[in-house]
Amino acid sequence: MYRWSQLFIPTLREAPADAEVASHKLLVRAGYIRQLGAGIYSYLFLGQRSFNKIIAIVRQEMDKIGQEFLLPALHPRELWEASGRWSLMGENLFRLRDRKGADLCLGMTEEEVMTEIARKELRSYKQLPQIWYQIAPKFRDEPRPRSGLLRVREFLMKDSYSFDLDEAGLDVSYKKHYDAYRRIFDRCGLKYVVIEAHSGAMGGSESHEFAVLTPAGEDEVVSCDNCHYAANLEKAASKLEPVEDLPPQGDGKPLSVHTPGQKTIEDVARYLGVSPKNKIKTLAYMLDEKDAKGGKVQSRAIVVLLRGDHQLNEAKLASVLGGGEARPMQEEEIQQLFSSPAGFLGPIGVSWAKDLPDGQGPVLLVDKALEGRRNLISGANRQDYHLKNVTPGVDFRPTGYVDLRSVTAGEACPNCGSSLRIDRAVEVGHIFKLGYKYSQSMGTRVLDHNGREVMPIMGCYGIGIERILTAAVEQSHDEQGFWLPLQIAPFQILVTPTNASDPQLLHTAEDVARRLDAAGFEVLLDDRDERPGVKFKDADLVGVPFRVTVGKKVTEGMLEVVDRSTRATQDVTIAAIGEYFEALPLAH
RNA sequence: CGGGGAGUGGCUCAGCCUGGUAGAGCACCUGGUUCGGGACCAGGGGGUCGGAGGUUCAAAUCCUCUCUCCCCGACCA
Repeated sequence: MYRWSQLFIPTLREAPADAEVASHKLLVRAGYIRQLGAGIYSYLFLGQRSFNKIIAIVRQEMDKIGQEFLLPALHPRELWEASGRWSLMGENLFRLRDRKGADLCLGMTEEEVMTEIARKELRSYKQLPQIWYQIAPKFRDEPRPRSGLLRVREFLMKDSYSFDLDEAGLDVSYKKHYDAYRRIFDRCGLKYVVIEAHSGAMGGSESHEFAVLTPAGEDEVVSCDNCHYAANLEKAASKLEPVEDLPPQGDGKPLSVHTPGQKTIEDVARYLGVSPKNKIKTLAYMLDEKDAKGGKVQSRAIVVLLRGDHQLNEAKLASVLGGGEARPMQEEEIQQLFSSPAGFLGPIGVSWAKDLPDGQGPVLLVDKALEGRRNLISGANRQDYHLKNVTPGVDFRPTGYVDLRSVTAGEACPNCGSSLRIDRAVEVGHIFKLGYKYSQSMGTRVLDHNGREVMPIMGCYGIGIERILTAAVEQSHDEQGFWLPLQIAPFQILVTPTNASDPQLLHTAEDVARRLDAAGFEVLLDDRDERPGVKFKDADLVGVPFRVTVGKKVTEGMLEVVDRSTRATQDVTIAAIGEYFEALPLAH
């Protein structure tokens, strides 16, 4: 049992001026956290208690499938050079130098360190599979930390790594994590969805994200109410309504038309009296390839064709390009490739990679929505002109047809055809099948049954500890405060004598708190000599799911139990208070 | 990195345009009254006005530079 009067719980009547999202305002007001700098937070008593609850759940479930390590946050440069991420991670990686002039970085994830251990220590298939995990700080120099604890520069992550002999083994490790994650988020009382995800810079094949739907989130989740389809917007697909192609004009060969002053897709479509769906949108990007030191080696032109009314999803593009970062072309680069002003670009009259002997020319990626379409209208690479009768595969040869467009709300579900919805969400966990990326780059090998050297196949898996708390606050708050699920609340029951200077009330409250404590509940006794209004306001604020009010009704032998989530109040006799809480289902 | 906003007791903010002895509410300390939804009375403590430089008899206020924080975007497991 803890006595509030002896604790440091600095609640605030007003939210700090620079807080924007609810969880940020409320966690500061409730005395859980304080900000030290942009994306850097201190966790005070209540915050740390809640984190400890979350960590205990994560640890319990992870211990069922893996082994806990604790790895350093400070990593030598050489390790990251070996994996190639010293340059790949760019400015997001915190770098520092020691007194001898050696370069170090602060770990943003720990593939390198884990793989280094595996490389040095694993020798035989008999040692596989392994699942190693840790719960430790991670550092990322985010371009823009924001939204309180949602995007920060130092945070706690449960990260784990699996090493298996083959893909079937990886499937098992992956499934173990999938199931453990479900248990963890269930036990944390989160309402979440599991979605198909884009594997991003981690590379690899399969990936799932665990996301809590809330407007405060930064991810966009596409889901179907009818079936179970759910995917990150960066990955999501949809079924498109068939589009009627235009009839060929003249001899059916590409035909130049004058379109003076018509620059946007909509303008041209209106001017020619067609739908934007019959137009080709041409986007030009540059992929800068870098050497190990991060220096630019060469630039590769990437041209993307989309249906006129579609939007490019840059994450999908990055995925197709193997994690490379493509940037929009500059005016001079466009001139060089197309000999045309931007706004009239098109695929015809440019030499594409397939046409070149060395294959090193510009790459032409065509969205799948254009596959099989005929007689489209594209830019003519000439000021104020467009081309009619443009048919992909006939009039130009794409490097490849790939999925590059963003799904929009209302499009048809790829599984069942129902209307898709898009919601914002916070990513609380993510699991990846990594494949051989690190085993390969860092040279991890074991001997298989036949005595042959093979690379172990890896998976990596992360949970953001802060995000669990933040998401829990986002999903359960009002203007007055928030209420956490019992399992992750810093205290489960707050006992509030309305007047601590009334000896009878205080003694009754102490007795009640002691008995609840003895019954195994975590109890906070608000023994402060404050007016009842102050205590009630604080009680509503600090995230404790239940309050027991010890007040006037004590003379009748009664207490009041308030459920913070519903504000429902129930009178319970002093004698029966222990049984009352014991009868409550723990999963709240 | 581009655009916008803000830095004044612990918190929220006024004062700045038009230079002239730093303010309010809350919080804090002492005493008293009060006690079921952020009480009241009386007394009190606490601020180099983010920092540096400049203009001026005089700068929170005007000028220059700079740092920090927030928001939108770019970016980003």
